[in-house]
Amino acid sequence: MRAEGSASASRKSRYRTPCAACPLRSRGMFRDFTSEELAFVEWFKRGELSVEAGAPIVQEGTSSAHLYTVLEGWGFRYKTLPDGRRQIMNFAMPGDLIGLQTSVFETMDHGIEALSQMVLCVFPRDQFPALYTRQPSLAFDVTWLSANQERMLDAQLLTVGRRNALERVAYVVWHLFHRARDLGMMHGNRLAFPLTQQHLADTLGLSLVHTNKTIKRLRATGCIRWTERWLEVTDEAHLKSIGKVDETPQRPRPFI
Amino acid sequence: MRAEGSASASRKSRYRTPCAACPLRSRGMFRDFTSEELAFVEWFKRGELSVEAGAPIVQEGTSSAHLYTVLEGWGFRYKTLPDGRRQIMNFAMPGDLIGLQTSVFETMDHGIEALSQMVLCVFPRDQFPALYTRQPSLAFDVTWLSANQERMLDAQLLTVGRRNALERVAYVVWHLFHRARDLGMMHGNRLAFPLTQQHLADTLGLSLVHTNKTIKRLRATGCIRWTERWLEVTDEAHLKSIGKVDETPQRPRPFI
DNA sequence: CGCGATTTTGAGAGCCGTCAAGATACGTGG
DNA sequence: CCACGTATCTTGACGGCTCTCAAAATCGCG
Repeated sequence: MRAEGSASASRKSRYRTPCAACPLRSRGMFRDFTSEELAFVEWFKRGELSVEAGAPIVQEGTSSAHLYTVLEGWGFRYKTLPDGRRQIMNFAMPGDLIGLQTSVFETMDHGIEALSQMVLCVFPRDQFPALYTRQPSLAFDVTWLSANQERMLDAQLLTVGRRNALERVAYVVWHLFHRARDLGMMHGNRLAFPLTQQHLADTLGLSLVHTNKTIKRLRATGCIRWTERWLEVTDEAHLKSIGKVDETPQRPRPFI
Repeated sequence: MRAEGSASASRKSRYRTPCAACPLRSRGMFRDFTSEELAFVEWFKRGELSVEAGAPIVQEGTSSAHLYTVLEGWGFRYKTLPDGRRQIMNFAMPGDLIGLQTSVFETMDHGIEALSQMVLCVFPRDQFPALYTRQPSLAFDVTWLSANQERMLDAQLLTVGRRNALERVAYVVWHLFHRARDLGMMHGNRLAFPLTQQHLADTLGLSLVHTNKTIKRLRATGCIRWTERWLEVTDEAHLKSIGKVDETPQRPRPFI
């Protein structure tokens, strides 16, 4: 167990957005707050943090005094084996909670790193229990988010455990595309896509080389275009069928 | 989406244990309740359910009117691909919550099946929100349990994504042994172990045949004995080193 | 323009999957 | 108590998916 995992050179605080004007709220897929909830979150929020791409947000085995909500950008959650093998569990995107583990247990057993430049809302971990005593509806939202994480992890585990390489790539590309689109992150038909092939390989439980060759195969089917950090899905139905995607309907999600 | 997934022939209700005398409470690893918490849980609990080995508890894509806590026995949580490939996500053991997803979303996207005979405490899903408004400390416990699930899923994903066959078998055997021992389920040095090799294969993302051959290799190292549904770990340190186990310290856990 | 990060390609090895069949254990009915 | 069917476990052979090693091409950046 290492000590506190915060304070990295690449972090700066910045102008603080009032929660009432939270940019996430305009995105349609998030639920509305009552004024009481809004006031609580405003009180709970300690500021904002801007993190550079590649910077660690929390490190494996450490604890953090803070809990975050992603306002902008992409991050990823991962674990490593002693010899360096890395597995990426999931990606953190706008609206996602970061650091729940540290609010519930002592330490985080996974690391989180910024994949692109990110902006985070900062909440103090030691006030987290107040959320349960003072705003039950928000506490329920935390459970919602947590159960949603579990759902994504289940899907990811099925992917890594039972899909072959081509299915895995197709599934994860679709998954990320789908989440990003729902969050309104598209630029026309294209998506700014910050993953390298190494990230994808570590997500899929494949080697870098085989991932590269499999992407080539997927490109050859003509259902995606992915060049220079931009992703375009040109045949979504085909992509879904290759990835054996089983879509469950979504409802408006909460966030804090 | 199929309809309600309850009511199987193999279920019977039975004598109802008062929560104050809950057998889990004596097991040391669970936290104590205040009398208020106890009274709430007593009110929340609708009865008990006994389920035969092999019986489905909830099915993929259905919703359930109930939420359960495992009192006795083993179950497993799984997902399947359209062509029948199955991935087991995790095992449900005493103290674990079953069906949280259905209390938060509409449907469960995974199935749960009894691995041995099980006894479950039954709670009504529609009263679940009351837990948040009336007993914040129990709501926090739900978050604890949920975050704990996520922690186990992370570990499982690392296993399936980045460990080789021998490491996978060693890891999962240790994981289950460890949980069972903490729950006081040992009979001397031996553990009643209800998994078949097919279950293990579906947990590890391996084929049945290769799982069998890998178990043989693990047995040859002399650190486990596993015959006729009984498991014995004869060299735990060795098992952990083979499985590259990274143990995180545990604290008293909550349950409902 | 030069260097590091990333992507791409080829070759060969090996881990793991599939197919097939036999052995063992277990429950059921005669 | 024995016969028999089913579930589970075991073993062998073979193919292929994926890994490792190696090196070249391309991109991004100072």
